[in-house]
Amino acid sequence: MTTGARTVGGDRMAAICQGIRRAIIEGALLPGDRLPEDALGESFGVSRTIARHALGQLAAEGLVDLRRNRIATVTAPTPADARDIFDIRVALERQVVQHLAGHLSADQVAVLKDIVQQEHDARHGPDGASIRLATEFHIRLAEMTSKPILVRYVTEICYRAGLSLAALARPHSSECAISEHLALIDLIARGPADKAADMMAEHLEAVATRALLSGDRSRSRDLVNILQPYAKG
Amino acid sequence: MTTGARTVGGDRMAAICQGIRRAIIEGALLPGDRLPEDALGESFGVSRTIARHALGQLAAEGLVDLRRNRIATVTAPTPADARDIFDIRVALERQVVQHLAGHLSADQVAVLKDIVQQEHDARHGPDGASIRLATEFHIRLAEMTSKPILVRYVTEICYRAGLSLAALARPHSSECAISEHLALIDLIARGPADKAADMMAEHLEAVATRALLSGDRSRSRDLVNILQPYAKG
DNA sequence: GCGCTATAAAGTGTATGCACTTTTGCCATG
DNA sequence: CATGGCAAAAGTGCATACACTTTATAGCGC
Repeated sequence: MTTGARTVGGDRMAAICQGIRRAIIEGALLPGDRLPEDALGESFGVSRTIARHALGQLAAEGLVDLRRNRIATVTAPTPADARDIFDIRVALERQVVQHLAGHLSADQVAVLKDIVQQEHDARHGPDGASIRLATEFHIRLAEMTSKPILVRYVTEICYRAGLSLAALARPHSSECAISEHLALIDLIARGPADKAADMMAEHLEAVATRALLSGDRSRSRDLVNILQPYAKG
Repeated sequence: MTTGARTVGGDRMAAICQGIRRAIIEGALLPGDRLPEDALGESFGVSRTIARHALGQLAAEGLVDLRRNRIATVTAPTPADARDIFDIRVALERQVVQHLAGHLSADQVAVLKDIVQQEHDARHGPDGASIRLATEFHIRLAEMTSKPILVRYVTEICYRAGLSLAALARPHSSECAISEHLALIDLIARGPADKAADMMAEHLEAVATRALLSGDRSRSRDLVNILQPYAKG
């Protein structure tokens, strides 16, 4: 009983997973950060057994790196990984939009617009909140298909994309996403399915490009490149 | 040291997962079959801890159903699940083909043709072997992209598709797949990427349709229907 | 003979303990 | 002062133990 994360009746392991997932996409946990089982268990008020199991799940989702006899770490996606993740994400979210186009209820539109409103309110706040809300927008959209398997894959790939952004993107790159989300809602609600799917693809490409194109913070991990300018003297 | 599954240096948990995955796509394990932790651990020569962890992984992959305080069971996909799984599979394997078209080496073509040859040899053997080999064909193809994240998702969705087939398909529905695989190799090696991707989509659609359209073995779990012919006397 | 309940058996949820591995930090040595 | 190696500390890998939950069984009343 160290922290307030007591979800007593519920599943403690799921709580750990969700906590870490959230910390990751908000950028509170960065690639390479260590996740020792003891520390994890202690901060969530459970034994190492549960923490270990949770790490296994997160590793299966690609958010955590697990190597034998080594401390678990937050996965460090390469730019190539990020590219592949966004390609897959485009393919999956095209399907979401295809299934949804023309079938959004007024309630659903309201739910989506509410999230965008939150994004708007948070646009000058901490960087992590923006990424989290943008992610939530896409996940809620997927949930509206009522296709649990599709939801599962979209959710997973969204978290991986969020990690890639937190890891590789330059800060404040998510500004225009808000208006794009609004336009998406409109086109999904009214427009033809193919047009809407195309717009989703363009939106995701734009996010990936804005964030990953030139910012490329990953070089800062590469000692050779970092020190190259200094090696001449 | 009860069985021969000793993979000593390696990861015992991965061995359990792989064993169960294979048993599932070969149809040795059917949807609803129970997987108690003790029995599992005993048959693989490990403690319940490891077996439990393995079940967690398989649940994350959607092959196993895990409910609190209940014995784990092999997932029973509904026809709707199967439909969604194949939709996702089409989207992912299109990407595989897109990336691969025109870039297959002679060695890679040989590897693929060898698998098809094995499929040919096994076409009158046990039903499970055919599904396993067909699955292997698609997974190897994905591996040739050298995109680990794409490989991971394709592999997972292929296993889920295999489970759906074993669960829902009528027997001996995989005959034509062999010639289609050969044609696929050819078109991926030489043809334009879009054409090849379309062919992959058609191939997968055909597999799904042949297997799932009318066979619908799920009714056979329905006692009323099973016993109807016998209820008249 | 049939259904209901009490009780035992089987199974899961979780913590803890111990062996083994990796990491860390310190000290001796060149 | 830098460097190599060794010992303690930290951490993982795994099995076992025990409490609690579900499921199966057998006995009892009707």
